[in-house]
Amino acid sequence: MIDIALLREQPDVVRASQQARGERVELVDEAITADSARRGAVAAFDSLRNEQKLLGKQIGPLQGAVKKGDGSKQAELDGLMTRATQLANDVAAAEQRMREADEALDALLKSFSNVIHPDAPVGGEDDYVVLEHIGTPRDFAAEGMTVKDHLELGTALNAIDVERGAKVSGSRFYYLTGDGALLEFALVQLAIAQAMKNGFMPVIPPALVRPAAMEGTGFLGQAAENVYRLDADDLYLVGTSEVPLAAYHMDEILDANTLPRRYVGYSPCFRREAGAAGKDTKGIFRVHWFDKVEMFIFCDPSEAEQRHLDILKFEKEFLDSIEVPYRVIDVAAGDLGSSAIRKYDCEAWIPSQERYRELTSTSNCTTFQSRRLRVRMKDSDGTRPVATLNGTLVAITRTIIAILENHQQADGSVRIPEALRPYLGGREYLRP
RNA sequence: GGUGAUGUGUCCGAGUGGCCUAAGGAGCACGCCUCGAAAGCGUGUGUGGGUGAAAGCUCACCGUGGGUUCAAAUCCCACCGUCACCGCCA
Repeated sequence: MIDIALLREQPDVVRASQQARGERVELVDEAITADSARRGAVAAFDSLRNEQKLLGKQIGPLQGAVKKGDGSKQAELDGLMTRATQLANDVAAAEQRMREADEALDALLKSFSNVIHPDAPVGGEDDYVVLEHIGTPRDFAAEGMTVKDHLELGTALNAIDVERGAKVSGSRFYYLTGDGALLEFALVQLAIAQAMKNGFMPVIPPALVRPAAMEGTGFLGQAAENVYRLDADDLYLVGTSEVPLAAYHMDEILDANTLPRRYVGYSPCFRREAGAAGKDTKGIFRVHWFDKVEMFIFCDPSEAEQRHLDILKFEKEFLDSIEVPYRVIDVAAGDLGSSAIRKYDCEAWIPSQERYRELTSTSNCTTFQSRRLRVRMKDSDGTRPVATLNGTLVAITRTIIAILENHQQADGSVRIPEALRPYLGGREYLRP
């Protein structure tokens, strides 16, 4: 949810943001009109309600006097009661109008995406800016090798089984077996160890959440079609642990001295992948379920940009430690999620596809989520919403793809990056 | 799944129709006292909204949502959460 004060005071900033995202600019004026209508309705209700309360205070004692047998007050009481009955109707009507105005404004405010960062690249999905390249893709031809894709490698290693995944659960499901399963444990342990070193508290959050948590994080808007919902229980399967981590402090007021709060969550992620039919159908690149280690920070809004860069740094450190070539991109305004004002993706080189693909993503959501979830901070200046930031540390399936493909050897084995070896019994290679 | 209890402010806790503008206590902050501290005394201490230059005035909020009433923390209904016991169970 955006800040109503920004809308009143700097509507042009919001208009520009809507424009950059390719969303409706007229929404700004509609919201300003609704805001003004709401304020009028509130003032009308307040004044009537005040009158009603004052009248009620006269009726009490008067009725007491009449009950004790003072008949002389009866006429006065009847007069007040007549007025009170009329007033009760007026109050109810005014309250109804106030509620409608409130809901109208709320619906408008919730339809705004966050106001983009002025430095975010303009344009759509293809208009990202490449910030840097790290590492160099291997020249397999020069090594005299034919590149195998992750599915071929993983199947040969008995690490990935998509056939049985499809048999048991359908398309876009898989089993990780043997070294594949061990690889997940190794990646998670490495990720958690690095995160703890960087001040994050490990959290294993619930992967099923109530509507308030899903809505509060902004996933029931443009991303709603990708969310699994359990109708019988009115619960949602989370698409990322960002959801339960953000909602962890829902309806709380945090002491400013305890900020920033850094959490690193490990949870399954469920995605319907609606609208992705036919895309990335091979292997485990795009699946309905995978596990992920996610960083999440609550902080003072004034330092959100710095914390965002911190998260990007931690993501790069992890990618460095698994020794795959990657690039960092600054995602364009039109391709940002509704909660984010700016987003950086780290994309690893995937040899079988001969291109860079997203492995991690970090977003600065400023106060957008915290307004909806009512997560606030308190210091000597008062109480106000905190900023929230999130970023992937390791999305298991895509990371396994990057490792298998980039570290494959001519004999079908896969070299294990040094940082992972302590978690894989000290081995240097995964062998068929 | 069954039965029962319970939900009030930062916390404990009183309140079963009208000065509730939520008692009392604890905690916290500030002040007095003190060489300093403790004790004691005094003052203050929630969230959100409207209005206002400000001081202030005002509305809402007692788990959530409805209802009854001139008037609801209080009465009625539904739902949610928590706790206990029983049953089942990884």
